[in-house]
Amino acid sequence: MNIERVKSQMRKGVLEYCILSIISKDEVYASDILQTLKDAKLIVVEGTLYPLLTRLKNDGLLNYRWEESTSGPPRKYYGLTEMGQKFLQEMDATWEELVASVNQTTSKTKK
Amino acid sequence: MNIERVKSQMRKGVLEYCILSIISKDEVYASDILQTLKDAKLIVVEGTLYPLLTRLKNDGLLNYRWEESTSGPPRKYYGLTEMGQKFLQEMDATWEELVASVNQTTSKTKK
DNA sequence: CCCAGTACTTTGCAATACAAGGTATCATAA
DNA sequence: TTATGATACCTTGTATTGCAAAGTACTGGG
Repeated sequence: MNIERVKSQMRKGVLEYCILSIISKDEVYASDILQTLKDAKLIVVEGTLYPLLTRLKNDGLLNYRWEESTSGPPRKYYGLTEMGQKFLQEMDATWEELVASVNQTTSKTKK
Repeated sequence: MNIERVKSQMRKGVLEYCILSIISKDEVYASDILQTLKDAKLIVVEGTLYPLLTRLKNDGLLNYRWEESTSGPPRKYYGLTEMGQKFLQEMDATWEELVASVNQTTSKTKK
């Protein structure tokens, strides 16, 4: 048992939420998302992100378009579908609830 | 894909943290923990909690003592070990970091 | 004696983050 | 033309772990 495992574990639960949120702000491709997550200290590797994007797309929350690049192979630029936007709103609420629950549970006051 | 799955997923990451925190406040047995979590709207079932307690105990974060009950079988009352207390402090910091990361990532400001 | 209530445990399954390796495209330079 | 490096996307195998469901065991009342 180490603290890194815990961090990774906590990260898991909010990954989809963060990724949908990032995509909601701007059309982005995978490397953009990785960079944004990294900036926020939410380390994620390619092997995690790609399957997740595919899953979200298959669930109808995302769509994408190919775009040529001047410096390499073409990129998939992702955007939120209407369903994805609705889902993101629900996730906002879910996250707020979770924060409230954790704060209540871990408050330093002895019950 | 439904929102319930997302809630469950988010819950996972903080379960151990919440449970350690609950135990840090008072010696409790499994049903106490379940009730506290339920009060905080963090629904957890027995099949989740018991293996988790066993794992935390095997990792040296918890210990327990048996106590007779007047209304059923004896109960395991859990308490934090010294290592468990240290670990809880680290988890406090980890949780704070995660909240900061998520807030940064999901802030409504277009980057 | 059985039954209901309480408490702890175990088994099998499904979801999924990650490590590691693979395939494909493009620009540059020998 | 061929080799190299950078970029981008994809796949496979593994380990973890929450959960549903079923099981075991102790207690007291009818």
